[in-house]
Amino acid sequence: MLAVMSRDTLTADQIIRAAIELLDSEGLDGLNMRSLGKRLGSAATAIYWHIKTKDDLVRLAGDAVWNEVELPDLDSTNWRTAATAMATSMHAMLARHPWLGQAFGSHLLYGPGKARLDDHSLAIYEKAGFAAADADQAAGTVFVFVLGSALGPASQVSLTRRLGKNGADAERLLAETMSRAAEVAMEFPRLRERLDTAAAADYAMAPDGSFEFGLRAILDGLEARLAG
Amino acid sequence: MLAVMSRDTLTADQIIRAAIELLDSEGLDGLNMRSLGKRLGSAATAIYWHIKTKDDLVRLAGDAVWNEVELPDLDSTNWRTAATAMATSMHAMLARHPWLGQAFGSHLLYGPGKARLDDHSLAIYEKAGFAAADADQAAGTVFVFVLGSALGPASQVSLTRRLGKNGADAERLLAETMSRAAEVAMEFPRLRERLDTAAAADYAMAPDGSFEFGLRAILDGLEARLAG
DNA sequence: CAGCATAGTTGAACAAAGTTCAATCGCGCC
DNA sequence: GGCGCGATTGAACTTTGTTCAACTATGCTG
Repeated sequence: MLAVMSRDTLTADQIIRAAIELLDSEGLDGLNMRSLGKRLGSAATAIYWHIKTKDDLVRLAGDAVWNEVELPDLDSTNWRTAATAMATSMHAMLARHPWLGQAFGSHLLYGPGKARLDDHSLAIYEKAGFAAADADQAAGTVFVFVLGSALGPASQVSLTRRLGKNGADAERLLAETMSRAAEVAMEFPRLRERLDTAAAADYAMAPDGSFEFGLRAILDGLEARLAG
Repeated sequence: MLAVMSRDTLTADQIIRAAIELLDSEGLDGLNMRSLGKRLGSAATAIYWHIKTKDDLVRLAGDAVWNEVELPDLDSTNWRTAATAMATSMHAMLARHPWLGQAFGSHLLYGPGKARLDDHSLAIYEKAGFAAADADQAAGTVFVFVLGSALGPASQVSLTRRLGKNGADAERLLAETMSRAAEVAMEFPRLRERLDTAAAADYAMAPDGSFEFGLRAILDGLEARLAG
C-alpha cells in the first residue's frame, strides 16, 4: 500500500514548508528555486519532480498558511466577538507571512485552506443575522480590509530585501526612502502637521492601532445595518 | 535656458506614460524593459539614461496614477458625500490600473501623487469632526479597504497573462483554475450553497456590489463613532 | 539472486529579463 | 571644421525559472 522509501527523498510537504520559511524571511521575490534547493539539501531541479512550477509552489504555500488562522467557536460567543477574533487571528497570520498579501495580488490563491476560512466567516455573519447574500459581502468587506492592511508591511520586507541586495546597507537605504517620503509630505499642510508630532517615516505605513480602529469601525457599520 | 533638442529624444514622462500603458495591458510582471523600449522606438537600454532602475520606474508610474483620482470639493458637500466620491474615484482608478495594488505590496509607493491624496482625505475626515489622530486612522481604514478590493482583479490579470504565456489558451486555463476552486468549495456547506445560486467561478473574487456594500458599512461605522 | 522497471535526483543548458559598459552618434557651439 | 556632451546602441554579464537526458538507487519479479 504505502510505499516506504528508505532513500532520503523529498516530499511536497517538505518543499512547501521550506518555501514558507524562505518566503517569511526573504519575501515573495526572495524565493528562488536554487536557494530553496540548497535549504532542502538537494539540487534545485529536484523540486520539479514534486511540484509543477514555482507559481504552483507559491499557491500551495499560500493556501497552507490560511490554516494557521484560528476559527472561533460560534456556539459559545456572540458573532461580534467571533468576527473580531477571526479577523485578528488573520491579521496576526499576515504579520508572520507578509508575502501572502502580495501573493494574493498575483497568484489567485484559492484552495482548501482559504475555503475553510471563507466557510467559517460566512457562518459568523449568518449567525449575526445577515441573509446569505449580505453575509457574503460582510465577510468580503472584513477580509479585504484585513488583507489590505498587510500590504504596507509586505512592501517594507520586499523593499528592504531588494535594496539590501546590491551590497548597500538595507536599513540605511530604507530610512533614506522614508525620509524622502517625509520630504514630499512636507508640501501638504495636514501631512506636515503630522510629521511634526508623529515619527515622520512611519506615515507611509499604517499608524499604530489603525488595524483595531478600522476593524471596530467596520463591525460597527455592519452591526448598525442589522439593527436598521 | 531651455535646451531645445532637434533629435528625437526620450523623456522621463514619455517613458512613464508608456510604462503605464504596458502595465495596464500586461500587468506588473508583464512590464519588461525590452518591450518597453520597443514601444518607445528605441533600445531598451536607452531608458536607463533617464530612469535609474525598473523599480524606480514602477514607483514613478505608481505615483503618477494617483493623480487620476478626483478630489471632491469640500466646501460644497458634506464629508460623507466627499468621502464616498473619493473612495469611488480611487476604486475606478484601480480598476483601470490593477497593477497598482500589487505594486503597493512590493514597492513602497510614496510620492507627490499619493501625498496629494492623503492630504485631501485627511481634510475630509477632519471636516467630519475627527481629531487629527482619528482622522488619520479613518482615512487609513478606507484607503486599505479600497486598495484591498483591487487585489482580486489584479490577481486575475496577472494570472491570465502568466497562463497565456506558454502558448496555451489563457481563458480556458483561467476557467479551469476557477472550476478547481469551485470543486474545493464544494466540500464546505455554506460555500456549496452559494455555488448553487451564484456563478460558481466568481466566488473567489469579490461578488458584485461588494465594494459599495463595504464602503457604506465603513462610513456608517465612522459616522457612528462621531455621533457617540 | 539477477536484472529490470521506475521513482527520484542531478548537472548541464536554454531562455527571459534586468542591468552595465564601452563605443558611437548627432547636435550645438567656438 | 572640429570639439564636447547629451543621448543611444548593441554586446555582454547575471540571475533565475525551467527542460532534458543521463544517472542512481530501490523494490519487485522471475
